[in-house]
Amino acid sequence: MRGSVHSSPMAGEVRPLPRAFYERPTEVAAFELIGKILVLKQERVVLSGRIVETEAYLGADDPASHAWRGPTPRNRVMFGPAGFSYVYFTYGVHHCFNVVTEREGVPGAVLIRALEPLSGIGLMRERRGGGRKDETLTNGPAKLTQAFHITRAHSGCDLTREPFFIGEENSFVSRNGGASILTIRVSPRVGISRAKDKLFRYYDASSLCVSAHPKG
DNA sequence: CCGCGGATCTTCT
DNA sequence: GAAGATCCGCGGA
Repeated sequence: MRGSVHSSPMAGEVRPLPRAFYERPTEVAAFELIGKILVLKQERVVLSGRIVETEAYLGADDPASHAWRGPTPRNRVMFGPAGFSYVYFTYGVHHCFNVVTEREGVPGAVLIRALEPLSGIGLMRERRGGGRKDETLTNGPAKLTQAFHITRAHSGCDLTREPFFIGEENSFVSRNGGASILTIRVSPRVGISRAKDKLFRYYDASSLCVSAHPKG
């Protein structure tokens, strides 16, 4: 790892966020997830990355959301309790990973769009194809699922416990002497055809791992 | 740097 | 039957 990504704690120092963290308005959860750490422990390797970009997808009032027209076999987990994963397959090629929000019965999810790789980087590079820079391993919603091998088999997982969870750095471990500042910016969501005006995308303004901005 | 098209399959109309 | 919460490689400026 070079200076291109933050030095950071290993996954053993990361504790899962409680379910209450996700039982909030989806936009709030999306905002609050910036800077948290995604961890997936598999076959002797701990994959982890710092979340630097998210998008909120709501329910009946959000035509860009899978939950817009009500529950279907695919999206039903979005209507369930918060803190569970929702993974879907799209374009015949890609998987996208979300975290369910809101109380049970109210649909909502946060799309995890980009990470800064923290651990398991060698395995990520193998899976993404050699010769890539660290900052291009997980800087897109389908890139990070490829690096982590997240598929529909990972949909419906409880993300408040091992081995697949989102956590927070142990506060005893300080970054930059505890002086780091997080600036979160807001923008329209990427790659949608409806509700383009909603400012439901959140990202770390200083991260090199945010997915490519659309023109403008 | 920018724009374009192909890949490839699930889901819902 | 069409669109899709995407990515990559190619060709041109």
